[in-house]
Amino acid sequence: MRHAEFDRERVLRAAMCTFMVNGYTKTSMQDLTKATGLHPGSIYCAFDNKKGLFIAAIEQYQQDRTDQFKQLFANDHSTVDNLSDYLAQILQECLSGDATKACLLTKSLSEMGEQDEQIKQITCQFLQSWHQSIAQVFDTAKAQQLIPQKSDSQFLAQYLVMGIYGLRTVANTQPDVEVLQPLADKLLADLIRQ
Amino acid sequence: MRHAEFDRERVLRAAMCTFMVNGYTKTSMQDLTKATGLHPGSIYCAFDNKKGLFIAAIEQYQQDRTDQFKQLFANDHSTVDNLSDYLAQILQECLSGDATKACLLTKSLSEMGEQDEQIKQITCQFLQSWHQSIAQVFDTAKAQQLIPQKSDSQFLAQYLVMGIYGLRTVANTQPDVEVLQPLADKLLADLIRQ
DNA sequence: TCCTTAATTGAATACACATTCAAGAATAAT
DNA sequence: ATTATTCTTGAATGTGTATTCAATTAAGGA
Repeated sequence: MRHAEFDRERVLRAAMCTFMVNGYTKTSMQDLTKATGLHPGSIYCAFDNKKGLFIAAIEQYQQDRTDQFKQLFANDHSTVDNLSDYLAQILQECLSGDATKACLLTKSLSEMGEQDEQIKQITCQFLQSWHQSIAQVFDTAKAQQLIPQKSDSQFLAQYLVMGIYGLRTVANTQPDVEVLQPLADKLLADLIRQ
Repeated sequence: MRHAEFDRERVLRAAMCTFMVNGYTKTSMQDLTKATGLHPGSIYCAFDNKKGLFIAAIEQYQQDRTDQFKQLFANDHSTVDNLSDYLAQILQECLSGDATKACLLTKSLSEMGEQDEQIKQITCQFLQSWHQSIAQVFDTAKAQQLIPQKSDSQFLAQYLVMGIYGLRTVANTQPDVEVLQPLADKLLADLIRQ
């Protein structure tokens, strides 16, 4: 017996970044061997093929984002403050200039959703689960009486998701905090308004 | 002398649709010859290369959208009603299932903005000009006293643009009028609120 | 220590792709 | 009709691609 020599998470994060910057189609196996340090054969041995590595990278991305999200809301602050911090963090990503400024899930869905049913299902499922996590946050806000009891958490979560998608897209053309911050502020205000 | 035999607009719209469905990278010259009915040599004669055809298609897209926009607002209805109709039209596109459900500009910017400076500039410029057209609509709404005089048209336009980006992205995962209509309604309500 | 099993290596393979080009066809001016 | 000009045709070209595979290397059990 012999174990794999590489660190799976490190390899997946390297692949993840490459896919986020170039997109799936424009990322060549050569790009991936350079980014991961693995030889073609090793990639095919561990992940079957380019698409297998892509899916594994997407799953790692989802895992990382879920952990990050949970950590941000794992405190006893006001839920509204946490939401504000969450938006601030997203804005920072949009403005950072590095790979995280794009969301791998929406980018992949936009690129491949039309042609690849499997990618479409995986990304949609992960985006739905993100939506549900946000809905839970609004449920908490209701329990804290920060928003009206008659509020529809599912709807508010959907609206926030829409706003975040929009913010990220605006950031593509206007990566400017002076533009994005007021948008984020109004978005949050419109969400918690009576 | 001899004139080109093909109808330029028809060719550009065919190419446009192909690019919208597949994206630039995944559209092969073979796809384009099939969609346009032109042979490779004719395409290279008329548009230099694949990217030249792509840029021409983007320009045609922008022209078509601008015409459509102007037509929708060229009446003496309440500006708010026109905005409502505009959002309804966008929703219809999102739900139509055909190529128009994606915006060629944002899709291209997301796919190629990172690698191709020229595409980035063209798409950004066209998206900015769209933003300005919407800002003019809010100026009209101010003149009609439908929104407060102190409103910032630029900001409201940016917020609507953000919302439309978001709506289109939500439609990728939830192409459902029951989901999208309430989002569009709240978006409009939040825009014209005192 | 030897042997089985599995991972690693990187050159070789087969294929798809954008692009070219020389020959042919159509047009308009002379 | 002739000629010059330009467009059209589609097979050929060369490059970049994902993938394979036989040889090699390492690890753990007997």
